[in-house]
Order: sequence, then C-alpha cells, then structure tokens
Amino acid sequence: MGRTGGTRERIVRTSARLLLSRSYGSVSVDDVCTAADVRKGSFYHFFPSKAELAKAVVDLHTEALLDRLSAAPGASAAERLHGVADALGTIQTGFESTFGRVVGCPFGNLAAELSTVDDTLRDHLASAFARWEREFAAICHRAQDDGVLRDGVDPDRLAHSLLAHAQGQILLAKVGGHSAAEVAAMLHDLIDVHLHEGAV
Amino acid sequence: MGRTGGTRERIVRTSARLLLSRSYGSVSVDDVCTAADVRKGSFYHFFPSKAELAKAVVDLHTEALLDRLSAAPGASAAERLHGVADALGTIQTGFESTFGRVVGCPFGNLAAELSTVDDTLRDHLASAFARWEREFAAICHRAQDDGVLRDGVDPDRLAHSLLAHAQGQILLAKVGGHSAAEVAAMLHDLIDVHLHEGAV
DNA sequence: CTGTGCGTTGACCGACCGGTCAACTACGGT
DNA sequence: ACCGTAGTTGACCGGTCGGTCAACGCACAG
Repeated sequence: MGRTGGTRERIVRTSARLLLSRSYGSVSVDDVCTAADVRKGSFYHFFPSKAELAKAVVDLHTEALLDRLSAAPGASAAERLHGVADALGTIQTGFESTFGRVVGCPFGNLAAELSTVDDTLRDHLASAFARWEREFAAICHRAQDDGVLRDGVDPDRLAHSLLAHAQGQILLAKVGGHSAAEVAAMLHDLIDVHLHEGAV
Repeated sequence: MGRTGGTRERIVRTSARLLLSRSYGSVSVDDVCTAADVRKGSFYHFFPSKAELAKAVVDLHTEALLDRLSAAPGASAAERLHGVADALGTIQTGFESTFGRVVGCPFGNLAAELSTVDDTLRDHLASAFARWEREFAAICHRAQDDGVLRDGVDPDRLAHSLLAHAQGQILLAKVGGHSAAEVAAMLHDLIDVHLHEGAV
C-alpha cells in the first residue's frame, strides 16, 4: 500500500516543526516543500489543501501526546495527576531545547489562529482537545475515588481547568519568554491546591 | 493637531473588530480599508506597516481593559478578586453577543499567532500582559493582607495563574464553542479554591 | 512484454498580498 | 492672498500565495 519513500510522513513532520517555530499564516506551502525537499505537485498529491495538512499535523501531535500520557507512571491517582503536569512539562522542555524558547502548544497555537477562520479545522481541534480532557477527567475521577480531591472539587471541572491552565501558562510563557520549567511548576501548583493538604 | 475626520481611530476600531472575528493572517490591509471606508494610501499615512496597526489595536484593548478593571466595584479584596472574573466575563459576553460566539481574547489571539513571528509585537504584547498581571497582583496582595488567601498561596503566583487561566478558558471556549458565562464560572471557581473556606 | 496506477516533476496560473508614490485637496496660520 | 502641511486619493508594483496540470518514471501484476 502506502509504502514509498515516506514522503507524506516527511511532509507532516517537517510541517509540525515549521508550524511550531512560526505560525500557520507565516508558513507557506512552498516553505514546507522546500524544507521537506518535496515538489509542490507531490505535496498536493497527498493533501488537498494547506488546511488538511494542518489537520494531519494535529493528528500527529495528538497521537504523540496520548502515547506519552498513557505511558506516564504513578501508582496513586495523585501521583498520576502530577504525572500529567510532568508529561506536559517534558513536552514543552523538548520544544524549548529544539527551538531555543517556549513556542507554544501545537494545538493551542492553531486553535487561536484558525478556529474563527476554518470551521472544519476548529472541529478537528475541538475533538483533539476533547480527547485530552477525557484522559485528564479519568485521572481526576480516580483521584476523587481515592478521596484526595478537596471537598467541592468536581473532577470534570478540574480536568477542564487543568487543560485551560496548561494552555494559558504555555501561551504566557511563549509571549513572556518564560521557561518550560516554570510552566510545569505552575501546573503542579494548580493541582496541589485542588488536593487535600498532605495528599500525594 | 490630529483633528480631522478621526480616520485613524476608525481604522483601529474597524481592525479590532475584524481581528477578533477572524485572525491577523486572514485579515488583509485591503479588508481593513474597505471595512473602514479608507483608501490604502491613507492607511499607510497613519501606519507604517500592518504590524504597527496590530500594536495600535493592542493599545486600544489595553486601555479598555484597564479602565474596566479599575472601575470594578467591591469593598473587600475577595470581592474585588471576583470582580476581576466578572469584568473578564462581561467583556467576553460582549464579544459573544457581537460576533455570535466566543472569539477569543484580543491579546491571546495575537500572542498565539504572532509572538513567534514578530519580536516587536511580542514585546508589545508581553508588556500589555505584564500590566494586566500587575493589576491582578495588586488585588491578590490586598487579599493576602486581608487574610483571605489560603495558606501557602503566593499572591504573585496567583495573579499569574489567574491570567493564565483566563487565557486558557477563553481559548477552550473559542475552539469548543462554549459560552462566555461558562468561562466566567470557571474563573470564579479558580478564585474560590485559592480562598479560605467561608471567605467572601 | 505490457498495461495500470501511484508517485513525482516542474512549469504554470490568477489572485491577492503588503507596500509605494506623485498628485491633489483643504485648512490654519501669517 | 499666500504658503506649509496634514490628510486623501487611486493607480501602481513586485513578490508571493495556494493551487493546478500534463507529462513522466517506475514498480508491479497480468
């Protein structure tokens, strides 16, 4: 079947890198083709449009993120909760060392730029976020079952908060030039205030 | 002095609207000129570049936001803290009714799209965010002085968290199609978990 | 050996992009 | 009455954008 030189994958991975280092609007199809050493006709053989490429990039990151989340260790639910913060921190640290600074969240960047512009892309991103959130929510529910959540804290809302907080912290780090480590620290703080004292 | 037909202001206000409803990359200078009924030469009489226009739009929103924050009522620091959430909620509700949905934060949208692309714009946005954060921090410190902050909660970090949370919640609402009211509710929740039980 | 179809190539396209410019208008100061 | 100047106008520009296309290479099935 789809076995040749792996051109499509090369395009997607190259695009992922370019989109992180700049933005959707400032990365042209020509840029992608040059960086991936692919001719434009080939590009349009695999992707009907630039927007579809963006969706493929979203899928790539989604897969990578979910893999990393499910691989996160932690015996107790509280540990797993902090493991989420660690996982996000690790990802951001990776981007930081690749690009020399925090460059934002691949999902958040595209969501901010394009969700008012392209409805199908917004849907795509919304379902990617929903998968994140479901993953988080499962852990939050386990935390509640373990009784480590403070009274009155709703696990579903906590999951949503965690996601929002991550997005916001990453965005602020990107614009303010803060480090990925600070982002992770703030996420750990957020988790801690939702847990009973002495939990973990 | 600068008294004519108020062309410059019309350009900025029109751009603010267009940028919110779409994105920087998808709004052309021609779009702005058409919507503002201004010829392109006039545009470039007032702005040396499209990027400078974006900065002017940022300044417009900054002024509006700071006005609204300082006008927020609330006798106690805890009330003022919730007043911040209300103010942000009100602004988002306004956008929601203007555009028919949550369209994101004017600062956050531009920050996500352009802070890896244009350094001067990133600086501009960073200092705008810094002003927000200072405003928030002042209120958080007052809250600490009043003893309503939970033990171990650092007011400066809380201010940063509040800002991040607002950005994240607004972004998620934009992509997920949630309402401004839900955003505000989540912000109130965040504030509450940082306050002693029974405060307010 | 030949047909079939995926992948590739490079030339090509019209639209639109951000930005420029010289000429013109209108008004306030003298 | 004159001038300087802020503002306005519309034509113009080179470059780049996303996207198209006909022709070609080439592996594999028959």
